[in-house]
Amino acid sequence: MKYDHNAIETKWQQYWKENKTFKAENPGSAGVDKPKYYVLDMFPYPSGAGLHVGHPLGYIASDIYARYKRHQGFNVLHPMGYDSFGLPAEQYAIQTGQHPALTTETNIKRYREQLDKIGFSFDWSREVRTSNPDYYRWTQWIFIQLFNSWYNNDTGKAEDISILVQKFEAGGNTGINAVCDNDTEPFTADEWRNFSEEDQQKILLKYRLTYLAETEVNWCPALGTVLANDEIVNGVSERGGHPVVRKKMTQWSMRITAYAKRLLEGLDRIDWPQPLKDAQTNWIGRSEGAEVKFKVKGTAFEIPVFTTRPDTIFGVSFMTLAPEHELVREITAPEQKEAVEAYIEATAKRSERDRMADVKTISGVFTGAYAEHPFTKEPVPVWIGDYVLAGYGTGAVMAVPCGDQRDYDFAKHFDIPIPNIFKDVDISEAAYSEKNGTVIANSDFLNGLSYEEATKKAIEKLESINAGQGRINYRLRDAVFSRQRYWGEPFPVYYVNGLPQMIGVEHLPLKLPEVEKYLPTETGEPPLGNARTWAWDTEKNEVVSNDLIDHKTVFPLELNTMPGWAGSSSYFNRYMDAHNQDEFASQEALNYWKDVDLYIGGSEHATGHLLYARFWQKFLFDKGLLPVDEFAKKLINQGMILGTSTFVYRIKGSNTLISKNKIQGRETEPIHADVSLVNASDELDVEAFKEWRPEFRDAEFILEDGKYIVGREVEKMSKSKYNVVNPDDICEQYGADTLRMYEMFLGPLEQAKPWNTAGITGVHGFLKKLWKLYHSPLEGGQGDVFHVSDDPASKENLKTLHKTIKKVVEDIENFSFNTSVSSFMIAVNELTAQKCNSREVLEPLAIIISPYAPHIAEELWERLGHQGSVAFAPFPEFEEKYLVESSKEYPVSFNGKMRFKLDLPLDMSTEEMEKIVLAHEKTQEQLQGRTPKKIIIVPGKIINIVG
RNA sequence: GCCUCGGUGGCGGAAUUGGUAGACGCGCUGGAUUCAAAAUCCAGUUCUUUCGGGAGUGUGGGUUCGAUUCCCACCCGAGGUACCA
Repeated sequence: MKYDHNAIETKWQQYWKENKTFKAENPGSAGVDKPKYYVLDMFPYPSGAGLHVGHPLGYIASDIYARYKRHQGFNVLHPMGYDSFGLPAEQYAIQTGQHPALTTETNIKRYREQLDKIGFSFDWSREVRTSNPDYYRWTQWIFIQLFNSWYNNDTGKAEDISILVQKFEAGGNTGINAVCDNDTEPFTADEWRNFSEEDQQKILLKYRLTYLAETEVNWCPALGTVLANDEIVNGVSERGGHPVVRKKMTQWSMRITAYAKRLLEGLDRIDWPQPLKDAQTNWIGRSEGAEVKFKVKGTAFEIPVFTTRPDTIFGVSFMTLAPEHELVREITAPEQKEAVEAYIEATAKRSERDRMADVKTISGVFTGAYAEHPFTKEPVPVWIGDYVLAGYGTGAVMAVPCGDQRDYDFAKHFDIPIPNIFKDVDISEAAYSEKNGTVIANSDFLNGLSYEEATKKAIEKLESINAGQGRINYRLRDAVFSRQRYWGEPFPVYYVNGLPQMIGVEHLPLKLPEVEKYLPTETGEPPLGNARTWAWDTEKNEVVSNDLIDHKTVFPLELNTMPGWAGSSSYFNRYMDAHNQDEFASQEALNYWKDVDLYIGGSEHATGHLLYARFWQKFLFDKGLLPVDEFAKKLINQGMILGTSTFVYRIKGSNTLISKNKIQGRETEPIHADVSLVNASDELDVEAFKEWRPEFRDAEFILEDGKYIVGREVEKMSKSKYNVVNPDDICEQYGADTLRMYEMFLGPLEQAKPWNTAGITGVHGFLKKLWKLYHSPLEGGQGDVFHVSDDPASKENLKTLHKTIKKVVEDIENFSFNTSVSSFMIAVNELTAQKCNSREVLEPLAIIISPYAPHIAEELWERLGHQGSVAFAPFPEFEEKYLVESSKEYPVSFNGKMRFKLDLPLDMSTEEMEKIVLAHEKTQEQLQGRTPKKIIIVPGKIINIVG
């Protein structure tokens, strides 16, 4: 038979399913004596639009790697699941009333069908769905673990909250080096014991790793929800364009800041892309410097500031506070009160948009108050200005105009003196912020010192007079963990007197309640406020009707749900033991699989999922629940596949469409045309186009050479641009093996590259040629018959095979899949030319190609007479001996330019080579009588003649 | 502005530690087969040329016998981030 991709692919997909070929075994089962290898993809959100050809790119790459590792004898864990909580399903529910669970179920089904057609070697028996109660039970469980933990800076890890209570009982909180809220007051052991239960709980909340706090959030009244910064574009909501205001709300937060240092330090131990590590490093934003306390003259107040340049402390000529700073109202002089209040009000009114657009305007107001310089005791005027952010550092800066451009601009604008404390530096035009080579001057005890020396000495002095200390500051903020949404994990939390209580872990999962409306309630409560059965009975330990709430044994449940990243922060661990009903995962399974060896996914998750997941991993590691504190050893970001959009051009003000090369200066409007209406030579199928866009049925077409030529542009693949290509169609027409190889063939995995269906015929043709290597044509020309000989392979055959093995192994290990597809093509071209049909070559060839094109490889493997799947056949070993050559065709260069080639034995001496080369007629021709100055001969590489 | 990645034919892209630039594929041109088409096969395809050759990897310098590769300066594109003290 001819290469019938549809029949072959259906057959083997069915075979893999029935035989559970890719089921990974856990410890205790047969086959677990093999070394483990864990290959993971970032699991998808199942959107209603289904997959386009860009989505599976990373999955194909990881699948090739997973299959390769199986051939190498590893027990490979390669699971897949769905990040199935999320906004689109909820949005759809609001519009249609359809329960998000139903929409999600439908979408997942569609995803699964599409994924199955591509022939992935996923172990579907371990599938997880974040919206499934069996799964989110463990998300809730981790939340409870966080609630019951605090971070001990002395031991450098999270510990159980009961240890903290013991410490409070023994000696209050003053001797404890814990990560806690900034406003935590000191207390003694006696005081602790005398606090009411309620007060004790309030204090503990200041230490717990997940805690309730008043947070300033981006509140969107129209959507009834809080938005993340990236959901706001130009000051309005990305979706719908509704106004957004700053609002204080009580929200759950995650104390990720406790892990700032370790999240930074851990980056050195993992093989992740540098840009991704840089993004996390910047996000965490560590700065080293000092906290300096400035006394406010005539008051008892102190203003702490954070500075990275304590060496420039003698250059301070004013201070600036954020307008929102809590001391502003306290210290403002009566005569400045009006101006200050007006400024605060103006700042609060200014939208983020204004502030972003208007970075050049310098504004601020003098408070009338003076602080005291810690060393000189000179008065330092205190200003407020909106270039200082309340949320960073202490919300106040010591302004050193000679060393910081913003301070400089501010000082110039308001005529504040700019003392120069740098030796031999001109600051008449701009501030001087260079650290290297700087010598401090006009600075008392710091005179003559370098940046490093002065910084060290300034901190020492500040500490000695109790006016400050060295400090490390992070930009990273604690993560808000509450969302005013329906389609997310419910918090396992109920409230007694307004204080949160955890539901016992044995009663999990706390299932999402049914609601009639998915919108916020009329009183502005989150959607769960619509649920009528959403109260916790502490005696029956179950969810009961709200009517039964008596605040004695039945209490209201939390109305917020968890954010999108909750379910994805530890899913990779759950895969290790996905159906465990008693534990998150057994210690045995966790110790066997340990961590992800290869993780493939998009770079857009750099500071979201990938940072939070590392945080949870470290936390669970601290608690002794996981064996390693970094979950993924190696990570690769696959590049986006872009769409190639096609355009037709309408002459302005007419209904005439003009072919691209006839435009010539005419004013036209480009209109997107569907990519499927255009062939590989950019010719439009005019009739099909008219059919597709009836408004152009009567349009006139100006053709060139009888054809309409479209314009092309590379854009993101999207429905609205009519450039979406569906993998199902490709699988139907060319087959999954062709799709897999073509996606890899497009270019390097990490790079963005445009999709162009036209090019796929090359890869499809290659698979047909591969098939023909194993078959002979039938007499009469119809079809072909399997034909492989047992004759020994020729030297040439073996050379082709082994050079291909060598290249493909190198390529897979370097994740350079595009170049191995080329190597396969070269191999098949060569073997075809050699008329090779020897089993000795064709059998190993089927194995090395099987990670890329598994269906055809299985079929050929079976035809070669094997029982069972090719998936576990040992990968052929490369043998150097087949590649040894006795001569080399040397390129002969003149001054570095290759002019001709010369075949010489590899064992020839350089002297002899030189003689032959110089005697060569072409050499004489090139030299034209000149005498060469120098002859460079690199044996086995090149000959270069200089002169 | 800062950080990161990239710039090679008409197109996607190859090129070990510096050593034959343009592999492989698409497209294009010509040919074979065919009544014709599809499919398949063969040859050619960086530019330029007086057909000897000459030029050529974003631009300009540098190191080197030799640079797509290393160094310096700059230009352009993509992504991230931003009054961060």
